[in-house]
Amino acid sequence: MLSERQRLILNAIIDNYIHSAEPVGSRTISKRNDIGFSSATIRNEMADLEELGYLEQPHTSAGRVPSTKGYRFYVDNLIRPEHLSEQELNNIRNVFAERINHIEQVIESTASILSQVTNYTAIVLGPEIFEHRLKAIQIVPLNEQQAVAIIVTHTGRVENKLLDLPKGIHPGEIEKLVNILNSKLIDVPLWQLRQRLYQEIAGEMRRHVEQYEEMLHMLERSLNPEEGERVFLRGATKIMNQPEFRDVEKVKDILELLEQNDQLIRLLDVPGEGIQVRIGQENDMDAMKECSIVTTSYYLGGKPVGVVGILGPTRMEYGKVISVLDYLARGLSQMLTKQFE
Amino acid sequence: MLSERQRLILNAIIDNYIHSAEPVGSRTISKRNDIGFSSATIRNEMADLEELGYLEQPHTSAGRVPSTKGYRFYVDNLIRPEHLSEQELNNIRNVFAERINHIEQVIESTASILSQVTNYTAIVLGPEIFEHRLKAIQIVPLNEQQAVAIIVTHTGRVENKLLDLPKGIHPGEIEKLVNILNSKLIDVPLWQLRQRLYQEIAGEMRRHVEQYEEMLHMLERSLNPEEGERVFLRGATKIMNQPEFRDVEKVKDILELLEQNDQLIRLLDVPGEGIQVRIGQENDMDAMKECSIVTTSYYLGGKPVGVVGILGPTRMEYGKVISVLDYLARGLSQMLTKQFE
DNA sequence: GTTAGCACTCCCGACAAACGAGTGCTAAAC
DNA sequence: GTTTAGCACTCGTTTGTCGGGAGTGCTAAC
Repeated sequence: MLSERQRLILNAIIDNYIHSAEPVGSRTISKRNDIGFSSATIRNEMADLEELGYLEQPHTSAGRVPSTKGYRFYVDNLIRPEHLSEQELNNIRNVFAERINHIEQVIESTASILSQVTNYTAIVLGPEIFEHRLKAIQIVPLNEQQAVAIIVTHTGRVENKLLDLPKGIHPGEIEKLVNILNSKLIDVPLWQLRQRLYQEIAGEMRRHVEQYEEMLHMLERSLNPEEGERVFLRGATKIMNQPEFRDVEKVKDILELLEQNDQLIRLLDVPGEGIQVRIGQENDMDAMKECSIVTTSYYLGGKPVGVVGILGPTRMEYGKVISVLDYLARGLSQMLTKQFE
Repeated sequence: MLSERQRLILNAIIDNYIHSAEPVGSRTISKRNDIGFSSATIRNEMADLEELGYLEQPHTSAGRVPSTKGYRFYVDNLIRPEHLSEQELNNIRNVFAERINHIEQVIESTASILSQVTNYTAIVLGPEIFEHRLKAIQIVPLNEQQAVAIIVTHTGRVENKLLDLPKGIHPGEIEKLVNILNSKLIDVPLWQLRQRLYQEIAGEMRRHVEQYEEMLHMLERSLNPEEGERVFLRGATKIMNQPEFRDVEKVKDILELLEQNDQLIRLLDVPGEGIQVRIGQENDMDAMKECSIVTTSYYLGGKPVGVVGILGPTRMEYGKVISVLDYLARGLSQMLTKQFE
């Protein structure tokens, strides 16, 4: 257990390091006006904190740098959320006030504003649609062989897929099929669609639709749970502003990872409620060993539907990031829920 | 006008520099077995070529490096297209052989394969849709205030937009409207839609639809020419493999530019038919002064609908890139045309 | 016209010295 | 017992010097 003074000093060191990016020496700390001890005292405490694993020394005659354990303690026990400037609050609120044509636009703006306000990289996982309910389904033939299947959800999201039509199918048959689907499947959550297809639609189809086997098969393909969630990445290059990433090799590893959608999704796939912080080596990806990731979920009608996250160096302004993320996720949840519930 | 020998030497120097990334000395050239002159002779020719502006010298006792003018001459007069390996041809062909659900998927794969085969950054401007013809239009009400308008083109592309419904509109009215639209606008190219709306639809609507003014206004908004073309970027980080971009500052400028869609579009906005090459300082953007961009258009039924491009260092393997790009753009055009004409 | 030879330029890496930020320890002060 | 002043020591960084080497331009001979 750390003494009050140790906490104070640890806090001072990390604060300092976060803003300077340089190892912090005892003198620097003793000169701070919230600290009333000489550098020698600080030195002793620092040696203790190092022994306990909260600090590290790059080399003998250098100052101290927080370890992962040190940051962890800082995040869990020392920081208090920073309050945002009126300017920043306004910028964020504006995102939700804008007129929207697509949900995606809001999510995209969210990512942009996050990156802009924090000066770190923002990653947003677009709203999960499994829970969305079917509002309408349409099949539009393009020619003899192909058609587009279109699904509209109650949130106004539109998914579409190209289909191969069974040979020699009559347009009237497609119309019949669409009618059956619309009468049976409205308000069904997307994840149930395939199941319902067999339970309820198959029988109906056999009775009324020609070539029902081929049509069924075609439908099955098109109702696949939507592959690939949408991921929005903004400000990926912000990491290069950080002095510890002046090295192309390091930056390359990170940016290469950010280029891959599946890796981004993995990055945001964090269990737990509320704000989650993963610091440095707590990440299992090698490229992320010197980065921290702060995430939280956003909700639609009480259910988590997506994740917003900030990626930055371990030496991140945690207080600020947590405040921004929290405020924004709440706003987003509220907006979505108001709009679509 | 360059002598035959000067061309030979210039070609040798650029070839060498492209592969070594180091200033090329006279000895290196004289040792090549397609060159039968001593290093002293080469030195004389090099001095001449420098005076003519085709070469540059980083400092007195260094070898020579091609200037923008040098590369330009090389691209225009010296290279012959490189033929691709069977492996590479196969990789490219596979993209077009895959089953497709959306055009976008093909475009995306195109970008991926381009970047993969060339080891440079690939940028693809997704197919322009103004020329696409309307296949169907739908309006799906979500609740009392909102609806989604959906437009399907003859190429199977689906666009959608959220609409605010006029207050107290009756669902039947919307249906009437959709019927009018579908009967009048099928097979009209997208860019004509707004114009037709006023010429033909407005009158019809006034006769049959209540609250026609509000509805007209709403429609007008939704038929806006689709803002924001789709841009696909792949392998942006490849630039960091180049020895001349070991410097974070340089890379940052480039990657920041690549993060902005409008800049990407500007980058590919090159007049002219066939393969176009812009070398180093020929680019008007500062961040691109040390890069080259090779572009070409792809076609649907004889009309250019999009652009594919490769971005790399000025020291780029032009021969190879041009071959790949040409082969791929032809394949893409052929595939699109076969599929949708 | 071509080439061997040579003096010259300039970058680069190695090595040494000076510097300074910061430490750990000791002993005195509180 | 805790705090602090003082001091020797460590080690990375900066600066300067020096030799080696790659490459050039020029001259004179072939």
